[in-house]
Amino acid sequence: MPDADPPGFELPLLLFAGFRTLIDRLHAELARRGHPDVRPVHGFAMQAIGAHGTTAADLGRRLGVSKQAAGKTVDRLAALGYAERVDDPGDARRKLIRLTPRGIDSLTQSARIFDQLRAEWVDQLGADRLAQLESSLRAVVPATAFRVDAPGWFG
Amino acid sequence: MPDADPPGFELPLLLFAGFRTLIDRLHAELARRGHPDVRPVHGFAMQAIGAHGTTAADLGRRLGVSKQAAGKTVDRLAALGYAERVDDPGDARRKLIRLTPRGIDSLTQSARIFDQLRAEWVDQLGADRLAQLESSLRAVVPATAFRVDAPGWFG
DNA sequence: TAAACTCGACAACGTGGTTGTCGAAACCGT
DNA sequence: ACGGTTTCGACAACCACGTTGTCGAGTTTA
Repeated sequence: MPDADPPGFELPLLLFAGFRTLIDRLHAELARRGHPDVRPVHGFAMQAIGAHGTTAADLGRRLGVSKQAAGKTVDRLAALGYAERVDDPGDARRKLIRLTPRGIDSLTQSARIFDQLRAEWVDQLGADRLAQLESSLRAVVPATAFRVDAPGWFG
Repeated sequence: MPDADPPGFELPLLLFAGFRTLIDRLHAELARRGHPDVRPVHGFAMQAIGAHGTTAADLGRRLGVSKQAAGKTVDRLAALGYAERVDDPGDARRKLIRLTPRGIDSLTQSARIFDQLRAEWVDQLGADRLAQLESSLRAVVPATAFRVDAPGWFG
C-alpha cells in the first residue's frame, strides 16, 4: 500500500471549495456585466421563480422555506429591481411574482458564465476527467439533495 | 459528437449537492452520537478553535469574519457547552477560548464519521474514481478557496 | 350556504453577520 | 519612565435571512 487514503474531512472541503470557486467567479463576472448587487441567494431564488413567475407561497415550497421567508426574499429582489409583484387577475388573494427584464438578464448571463467556467475546467482537466467527475457526483448524490433550497440551511 | 456537454450550471449544483449530502449525513450521525445541537457553522468554528484554543480576535481572523461575529459564535458555543472562555494569565486583555471535553469529542467523532462517509463513497465509486475526483478538485481549486470561512458568505 | 382551506401581510423572535465606539491593557519609541 | 499607538473584548445599533403564530380576505368544497 503505497499511499494512505486522504482523511475523510478533506472531501467535503474540496467539494465546497469547488462550489465556492465557481460561485465567486460567477458573481465577480456578473458584477462586471452590470449586476453588482445580486448575491448567491438571489440567484437561487430567481432560478426558482423562473421565467414564467410564481406566487410567494409556491416559491417558499420550491425553496424549502416558509412562505414568509420567501416573501421577504422577494421584497429584497423587488428592491433591487430584479422582481416585481403583480395582482393575479384570476385569484384576488394572490400576487404573481415575476422577474423583471433585469432579472431575466441576470439569469441569462449567469447561464452563459457557468458555461464559460465549465469550459475553463475542461481546459484544465480535460473533457473526460470533468465528465467523470460529474458522473461520479451524480452517482453519490441522492436526488433529494439536488434541490435548490440552499440558503440558511447552514445555521 | 455523440452527446452534448451538460449545461454549465449543473456543475456547481452537483458540487453543492455532494457537499450538502456529506454535511447532512455527518450531522444526522452526530445527533445519533450525542451531539444533536451542533450545527454546520459550529463545526467550522470549533475546527478553527482547534485543540489548543485561541482568542476571539484570532478566531475572527481565521474564519474571515469580524472579531465581534467570532465573539458571538463563541457565546453560542459556550451556551451549548462546547467551548469556554478562560482568562489569559499572561495578558489581562485576552480571554482564551478553549474547547470543552464535549467540544473535543464532537470534533473527534466528526473526523471518524467523515472517514466512514468517504469509505462509503469508495464502495459506490471505487477507490480510483474517488481519488481522481479528489485530485481533479485539488487541481481546479485555488489554494485561497480552501479556507474554513464558510459561513455567511452566501447572503 | 357554511365550513375548511389558502394567500399574503404583520409581528416577534433567533442567529449570524456588519460598523462604530469604548475602556483597559500591552507594546514601543523617545 | 512615560506617552502614543495598537490590540483586546465588550456593547450598541443595524441588516439579512430564517422561524412560528396570528389575522383578514378570498376561494374551494362538502
